[in-house]
Amino acid sequence: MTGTRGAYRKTAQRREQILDAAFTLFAKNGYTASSVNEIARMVGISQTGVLHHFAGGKLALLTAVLQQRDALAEENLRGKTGRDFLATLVEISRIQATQRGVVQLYRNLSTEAVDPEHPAHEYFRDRLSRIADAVTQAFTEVLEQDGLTPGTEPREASLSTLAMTEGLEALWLQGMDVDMAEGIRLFINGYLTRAL
Amino acid sequence: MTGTRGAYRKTAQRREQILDAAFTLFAKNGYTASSVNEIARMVGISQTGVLHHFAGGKLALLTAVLQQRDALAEENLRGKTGRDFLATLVEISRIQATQRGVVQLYRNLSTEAVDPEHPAHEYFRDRLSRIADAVTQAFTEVLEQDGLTPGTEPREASLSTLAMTEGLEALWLQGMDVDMAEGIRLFINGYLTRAL
DNA sequence: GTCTATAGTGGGATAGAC
DNA sequence: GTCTATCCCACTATAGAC
Repeated sequence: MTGTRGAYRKTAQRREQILDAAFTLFAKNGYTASSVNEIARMVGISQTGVLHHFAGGKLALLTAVLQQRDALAEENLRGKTGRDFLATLVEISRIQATQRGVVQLYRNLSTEAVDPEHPAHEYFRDRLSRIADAVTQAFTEVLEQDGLTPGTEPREASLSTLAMTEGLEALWLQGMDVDMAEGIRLFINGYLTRAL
Repeated sequence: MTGTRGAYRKTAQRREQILDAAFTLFAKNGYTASSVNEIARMVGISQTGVLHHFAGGKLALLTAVLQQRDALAEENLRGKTGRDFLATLVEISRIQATQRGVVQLYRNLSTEAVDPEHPAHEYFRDRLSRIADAVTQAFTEVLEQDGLTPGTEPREASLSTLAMTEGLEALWLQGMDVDMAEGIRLFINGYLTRAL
């Protein structure tokens, strides 16, 4: 419907432009400190022009940005199991090292969203739970193939891996000289009988 | 000078009240999203009343809060070396599990401060560098006493430990069921020939 | 589809009275 | 030491013209 022809073409383009600008700004300053006005200026239209495309106001922009980005990120993991899933985590991290904005976006927003009254609070709570469950399942699958070092408990391994991932991202964002993907790979290898 | 008697007594008390309120609010909402007005309301005075005590404006409040808190935190580590230093890291983490606000304050502010234009950008950069160096030195001291497992490199161990610390804090803040202190203790133990 | 104009709120900061 | 009054600015959102 919103294809490359007809009356909706311009709308679709504008929406994309706006989402890109919103993403950039949210990544830089977080949600609260970003203004619709500045997004509008980046796109080259007025503030009301932006709101025209996102009826729900600023909040609609936030959820649209999050949904768009998560759809991309989770796509890589769909269908993967066990070792493949874990290897993909490392791969995602390798890609993210080239996309500072994405990492910063999620750190900024997930930090704000710790506040139970933040509009994206539930979103990030659920997101983290889902990821933790998925990683736990991956470790469980490896366990069933006798691929885990003795004594490794899937849930613990999952939470530790996520902690290491978040932590390496934090250090990296703050300018420390760390290799996120390598760090995660080595950390996961500590749980595996056969290295990734 | 600003003791318990005389004309400055009230000032000293007010400054403390204001700092407490600022800490609470910064911890909850970060720096940018917090307002002097709200701090003032928490203390029970007007916005101008607050600014009277902190001539540098809102920014003076931020640096005062940070300095006050870091003085407390680094005091515990002063004089400690090697294993003692590492054990104290675990202890600090154990204490922090009872002080959600402190953890949230640093996560909120350090996240904002990733932006090079943030007033506290250099502060957090330097802080992290200092901590990383101190932990590296602690691991080096343990190494010299043959206390590290073969192949452990102090700098890598330091950065990984910090990453795990930050990561566990992040998961904990976001409501996951993790034991920060235990997690860090076990992680450090992986580097030591004799467990903490 | 985009604009101007405007309403309504809240921000930080200053001047000056008490 | 604290206040009121005030300034100027920025924000989100709506109404209505083109």
